[in-house]
Amino acid sequence: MSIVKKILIADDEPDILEIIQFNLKAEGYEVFTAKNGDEAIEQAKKHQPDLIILDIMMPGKNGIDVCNILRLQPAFKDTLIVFLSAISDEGTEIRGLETGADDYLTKPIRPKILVSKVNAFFRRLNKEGNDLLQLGELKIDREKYLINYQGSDIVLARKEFELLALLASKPGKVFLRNEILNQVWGTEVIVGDRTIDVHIRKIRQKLDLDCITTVKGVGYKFEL
Amino acid sequence: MSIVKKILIADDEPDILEIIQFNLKAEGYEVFTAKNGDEAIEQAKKHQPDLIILDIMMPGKNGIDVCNILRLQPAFKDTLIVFLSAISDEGTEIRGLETGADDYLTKPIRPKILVSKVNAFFRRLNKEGNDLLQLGELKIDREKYLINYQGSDIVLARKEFELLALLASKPGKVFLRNEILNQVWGTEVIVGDRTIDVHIRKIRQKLDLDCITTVKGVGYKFEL
DNA sequence: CATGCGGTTAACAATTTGATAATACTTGAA
DNA sequence: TTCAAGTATTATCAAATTGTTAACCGCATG
Repeated sequence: MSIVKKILIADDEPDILEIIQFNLKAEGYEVFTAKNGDEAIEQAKKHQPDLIILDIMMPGKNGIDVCNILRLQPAFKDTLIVFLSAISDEGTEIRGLETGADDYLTKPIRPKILVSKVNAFFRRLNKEGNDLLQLGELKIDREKYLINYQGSDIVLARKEFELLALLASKPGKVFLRNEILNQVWGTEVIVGDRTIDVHIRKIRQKLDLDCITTVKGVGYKFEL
Repeated sequence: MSIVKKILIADDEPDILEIIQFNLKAEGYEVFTAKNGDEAIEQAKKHQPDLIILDIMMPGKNGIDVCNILRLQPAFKDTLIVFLSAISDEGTEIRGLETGADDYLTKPIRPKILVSKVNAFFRRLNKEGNDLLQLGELKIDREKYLINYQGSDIVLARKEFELLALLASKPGKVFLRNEILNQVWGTEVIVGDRTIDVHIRKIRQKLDLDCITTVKGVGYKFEL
């Protein structure tokens, strides 16, 4: 996921589109819009947004249809999808959530609440670990291949960086040596037993921070 | 996280408590209730719920206070917290979300929608893929290879961990020595008679908790 | 072509774990 | 009570696993 979160809004009412777009852009999000279901799918594929806000009532494919279609594709398996509708009909609302949407917002839209909810969504999502990882005083920027600890940059070699980024992507989780090999070295390459250890050691040395724990017989884990 | 999800509801109106409780129990959730903020905190600590629904307007500590207090504790860092209120005041709603709550529900409550939302929460939470066993004050996190009892972590060696995890996976069930050998050591390996005992002993020692019962001539079982 | 860097490996040290043996304890049946 | 079967405890040692260091190779760069 990029640092600037991308949001796609689909609604057939230009006013609504306008209002939401304005408010979300003001918060620093990158916003795309769609006037109907087909356009929504097209835009979603094009931009791979992090959050999709779908009006339920739209000409052609409605929001639920769009959600169903997108959820079938692996690329959108974990994308946040939120419905938006004036309908206060319980049945529809429930059908929406069961479809695999993550939440439901009702019109009339109160912009500040919407923005707060969106922020709350990303706060939760961020815990999962993305491109810019920030863990206490340690920042890991996957895009720039940069580690920053307590304000000063630390240079890691590629493998070292990838290894650290992997471990840090799920703090606390123990990565098995096999997992690490697959993720960092790939399945093709075969390397010796001590390779991982040596890289771990170099990371520990360069970071001068006790953040990688060995779980003997299992693997390694990252913890602040 | 236990298999049966635990939900704590805090509201000062008995009717609301009753309605929500009834609907959630019907869905198979384990539900606890609290009539005010202090009780909510107490219940939360006692039961370690997976989701906490907090009414904002309560006598004494209000919902936001409770949320703030709980979020300070590591044990509730990742617990889902949802606010509930009749207030349609935007300011309050936003303050709630910034506090670290995960969502906001407004009264009047429509039970079916509430249930759907709760289901959606857990669906999302499950994607995060924690294989985490929670039994009272004892947490067994397979992913982190970590045992946590009463808030403090306990480090077990691999075999010890696997043995405990096996026993705890079915509390109350008596595992025959053969079953244990097959599950933890595998069918290939052959080890002596006393090996299991020694590991059991180490677990008992490290946990300092009387949770593994010996069933003479049969095997061992785990119980809270 | 020398130099430096990243990545890997080998060799050995250090550490942890797991299995076993020896011994003591517990419990129930005779 | 006494004995036998089963379990608990402890110390010990071998095996498994990881840590450390230095050396090697290939490649890009000046």
